[in-house]
Amino acid sequence: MDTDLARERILDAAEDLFYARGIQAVGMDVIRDASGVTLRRVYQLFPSKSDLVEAYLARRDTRWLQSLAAYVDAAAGAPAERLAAVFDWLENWFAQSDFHGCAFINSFGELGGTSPQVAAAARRHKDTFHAYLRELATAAGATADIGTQIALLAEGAMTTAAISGTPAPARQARQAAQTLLTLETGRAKR
Amino acid sequence: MDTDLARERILDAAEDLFYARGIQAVGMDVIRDASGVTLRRVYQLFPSKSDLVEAYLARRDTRWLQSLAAYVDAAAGAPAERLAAVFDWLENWFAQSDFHGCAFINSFGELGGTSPQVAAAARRHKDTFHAYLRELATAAGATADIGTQIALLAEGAMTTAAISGTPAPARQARQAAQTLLTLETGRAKR
DNA sequence: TGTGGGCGAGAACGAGCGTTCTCGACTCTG
DNA sequence: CAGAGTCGAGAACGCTCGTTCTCGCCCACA
Repeated sequence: MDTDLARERILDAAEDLFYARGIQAVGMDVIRDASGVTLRRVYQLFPSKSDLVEAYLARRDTRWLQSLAAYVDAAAGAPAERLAAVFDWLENWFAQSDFHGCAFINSFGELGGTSPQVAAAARRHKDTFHAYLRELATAAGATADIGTQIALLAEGAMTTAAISGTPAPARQARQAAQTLLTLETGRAKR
Repeated sequence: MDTDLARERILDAAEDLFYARGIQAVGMDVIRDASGVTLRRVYQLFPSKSDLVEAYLARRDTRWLQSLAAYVDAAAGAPAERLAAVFDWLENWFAQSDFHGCAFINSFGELGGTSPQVAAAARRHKDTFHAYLRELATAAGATADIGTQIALLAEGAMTTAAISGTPAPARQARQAAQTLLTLETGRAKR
């Protein structure tokens, strides 16, 4: 098997398992079984489990943000609608059967207290996400602070959807975000 | 040593340690050392670690909500100010040196995928908290939906404060909550 | 004073898991 | 064909940790 393919299969298995069960609950042997890659090669590609965890988080970070941005770019053009599209994307995500909350919030909750690398990965991911929302907000004519407030709504929707098990928080957050944005940009209330 | 005192010392140690480092990262021997209670008595009072985890979450649930309610009750009377006081309380919490996010969000992220008891405890806690915010919102003349939206802001502030390490999200969330509430109750924008 | 039961301190046990090693088979090269 | 390197499969190692056991001590009670 190709090295790149092995690497991909390991990361695929790691992502599925770490995300579904938590990082500490998944042993390297389970990743071997799920990926079909021998333990020896796993350790050649990722010298330790924490390297694998870092790679898992790094790949998920870029893919998650890219998927979101692609969805937003595909949404019809008005800046306010682009912001609303963020919450539509979140709702789709929340409704997926394997949705289990934000991988970074989960990882931070699990290992943030003991692993500086995991804590830093979560911080970077959230920084990027919040900066993206601030961009969308300012493009829609609002202040960056409104973007920050909308980011809080998005974060709250993620944790609430995860814990409650329903995608409804996405709609609530979307509506609140629209209210904040509409008010700020001075348009009439619906 | 008194049984009740031993129980309290164990729970005190468990809360400090589980909250700071995560549940799986803290062994029973560490709880023995921190509490000064012998392993034998720990297991007499809590037959397994998961029993201790459940007791930890249960006690933290009631204490957290009681502390919040007491602060809100002490705040000056107008209903809208009571809601704002929630975010003042959050800001105080976030600024504490041992703040490490919401224990229930953290526990859910760590064990929600493998422990139905932990997942249920998180769900109950968040249900209660959100119901409380809906009460405060309706008492302030807004709809229950506004209360739900404000709950999302509070949740988002908790995770963002934890990951970013600053208490600033409390103020942002407070301002957004005020905006939502003010708009809804028809008062003039500041 | 003898005795039995409970307690503290710490060892011990057994399972899980991260990581490495062994062994046999296959491949590539001279 | 010979030999050396590489790889897959799985065992093995060492550590951690949840849980239980042992042993010596103390105290209540006859």
